[in-house]
Amino acid sequence: MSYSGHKFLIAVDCVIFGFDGAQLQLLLVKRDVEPEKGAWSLMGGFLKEGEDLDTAAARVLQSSTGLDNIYMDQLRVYGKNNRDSGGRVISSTFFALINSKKKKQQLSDQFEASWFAISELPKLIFDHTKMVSDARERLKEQAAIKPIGFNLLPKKFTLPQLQRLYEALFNNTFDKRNFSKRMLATGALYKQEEKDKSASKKGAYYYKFIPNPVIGDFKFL
Amino acid sequence: MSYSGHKFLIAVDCVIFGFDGAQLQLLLVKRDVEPEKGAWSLMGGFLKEGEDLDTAAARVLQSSTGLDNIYMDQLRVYGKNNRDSGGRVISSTFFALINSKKKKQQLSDQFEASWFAISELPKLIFDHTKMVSDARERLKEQAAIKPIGFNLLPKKFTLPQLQRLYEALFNNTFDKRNFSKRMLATGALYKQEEKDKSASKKGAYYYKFIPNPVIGDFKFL
DNA sequence: CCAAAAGTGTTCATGCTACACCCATGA
DNA sequence: TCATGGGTGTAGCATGAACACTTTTGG
Repeated sequence: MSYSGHKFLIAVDCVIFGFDGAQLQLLLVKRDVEPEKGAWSLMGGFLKEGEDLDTAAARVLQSSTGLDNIYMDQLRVYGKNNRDSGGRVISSTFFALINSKKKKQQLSDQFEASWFAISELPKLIFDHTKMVSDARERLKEQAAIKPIGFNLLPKKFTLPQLQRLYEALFNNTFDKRNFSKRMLATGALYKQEEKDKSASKKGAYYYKFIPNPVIGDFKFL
Repeated sequence: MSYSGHKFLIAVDCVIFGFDGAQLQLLLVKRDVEPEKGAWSLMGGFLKEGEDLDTAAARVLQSSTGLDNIYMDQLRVYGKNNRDSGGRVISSTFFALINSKKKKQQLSDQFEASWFAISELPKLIFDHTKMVSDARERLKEQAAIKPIGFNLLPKKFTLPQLQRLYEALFNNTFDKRNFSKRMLATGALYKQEEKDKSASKKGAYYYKFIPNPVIGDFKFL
């Protein structure tokens, strides 16, 4: 090591949004260390020697939830000197949106993690509430540009499902004709032959995301 | 301190874009430590004990350029294990866009910092080239939403100046009638009585940014 | 008086919003 | 057969793009 300087603990905190087909949710864990032991918090852990940041995020998520292979985006760093009352910690945050229905039992049983409706969050430790609202803003921004959901719905999903997700996210309702036009216009979805008959008699067509859609580059004027 | 874990050096690197009225530029410094001593790099420094991250960014900028009171946005964290060949360093990056004309002499003399045209950057150390291109993307995104330039042009500026900035940023040319309509439609500018006659006989009206404009919230459908 | 930059309006095309009816099926 | 959710088209409106001439004034 050729540098010198003060060194810091680096936390990796994950803001995991979930969607169960109806409601937008957030995954929280009961904190098991002092200070604030027993309070609700985002799942987090410390970066280890020799570990990449994004690897650490994946590890934290995996160890609290059993979830694997979830792509997380970086949110931002929270670096105020006094943000953690237990000592100086720089927190690097990541976020993702996943399907909260699939693994429900697994979570509650194996780990002390639970889903909360986004509108009824408990008090969180430190600046975690701010992290959540920042993450939610980012999610909305992303959703407005391209269809989100690569990790959040089953591999295949129906337009009504996708619409419910958007409505939960934006806390709003949309006209289904316009919604469908807009989603299909992105060119990022393709229709399957198969239908999902679990929610209606008629059945709704499944769609899949096109792996790497060419989204029209945003431009100015 | 109630936590235990491995600790890391945290670098704060600043991506400073400049605009001189014609060209988009980037501020670089000659690195004065090994490894890669003498190579061009973003200006950076290490986070100090007890220092806020954004305070550190401001300090780094101030000490390399004499520039003070520049608002910088956070870009992202670069945390790959092997990103810095001198040892494990997590880099937290910030970016800003400033007026590069005003302080030209000051820079080159007092500090080993110089402006480079964005299209003719030298090879940079480590992952700094990636940082620059990420920052440029973010700047474009921001510029597409609201008029940028709070720190980059003089407090007052003319529409033609603002347009040259956008043209440099997007590497494109725009119709001045549409440009002016669009900028004024944001409601973030207000016109001064005074004109700038330095660039033409007729003179162009000065504008100022409205401190905290209410930008229409983006919405989906 | 003329060169050089600044300012300004209209038309057209495109995309977004609002809105209502028929379809398919399991119970 | 009917209740439930799924699917589809159009007309009006707003926003963005293209485009050219007049104004001002220092030299």
